[in-house]
Amino acid sequence: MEKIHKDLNNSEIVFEYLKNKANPLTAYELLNGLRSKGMIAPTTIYRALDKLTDSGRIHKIESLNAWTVCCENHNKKTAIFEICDDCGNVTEHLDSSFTESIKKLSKRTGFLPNKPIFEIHGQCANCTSSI
Amino acid sequence: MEKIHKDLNNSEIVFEYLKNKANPLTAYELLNGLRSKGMIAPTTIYRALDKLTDSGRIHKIESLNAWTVCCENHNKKTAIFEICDDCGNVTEHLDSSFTESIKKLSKRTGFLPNKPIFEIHGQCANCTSSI
DNA sequence: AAATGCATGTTATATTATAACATAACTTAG
DNA sequence: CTAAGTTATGTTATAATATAACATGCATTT
Repeated sequence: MEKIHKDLNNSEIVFEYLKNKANPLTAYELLNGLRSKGMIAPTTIYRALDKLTDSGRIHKIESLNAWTVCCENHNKKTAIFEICDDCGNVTEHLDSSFTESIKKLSKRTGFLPNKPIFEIHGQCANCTSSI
Repeated sequence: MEKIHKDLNNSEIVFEYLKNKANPLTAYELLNGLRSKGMIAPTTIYRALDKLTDSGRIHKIESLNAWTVCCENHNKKTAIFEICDDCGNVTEHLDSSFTESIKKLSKRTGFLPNKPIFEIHGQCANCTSSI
């Protein structure tokens, strides 16, 4: 097996690549972008994505099947994503009022929340103003 | 082409099938369950799902790639799904406090919300009590 | 050096979803 | 009624997303 010299492990390679992109990327977009770094199989990408997700450094946007770097200041707040269906822009927001809403619902239903997925599709300020 | 007699169109067939299931089903689970009704291609299922989604009669649970019937009393409230990762149970809730949170965030960011996707993974009351 | 654990490589395949084009059925204007 | 337009359906193929299964490499520790 050929050993390819790497300064970074696969997770860091994926993270760095993702960090420099404005918008979330799919696993296969990452794969295409990272072939030159020796990443040639989906498995490699998905393993890196799993680790980064587990360590809270990236998020998967479920409704896009795409990944994006986390703003990394969560401090127990819930992450909400605003996804512009016109330009593709995705922004992460931390807002404790959602956290409160989850708590209230949880109290009412007896459900123990673990991982909220909050993704709002619509139009960003840029795209609404340019109508 | 063989004409199979149907009392219902494809959308209604899918809707009825889904309605009688406790939990969301994937498109291919629907396909397997509905072969006897003459639905033999993914396309058929996906077209029915699209129509039902468009008319607001079902929801897609993005984080499960599965579909479920809508409780149908939205009245401008946001639908939130609580998804038990232990038993697979999924419940829909309408809660205006989430709607308010969306409005507040929207005012702050200038984003025009259209379709919120709120899915909370965790443990249902049944599963937490049986630890 | 053997044993362990974890990261990576490799090949294959499973799962989810759509494209593209053909035919059928329904609707309605003339 | 019937032709034209529209919507629904059928059919085949393929694209896009994700995982399984097993082999190898490499660092750590004993």
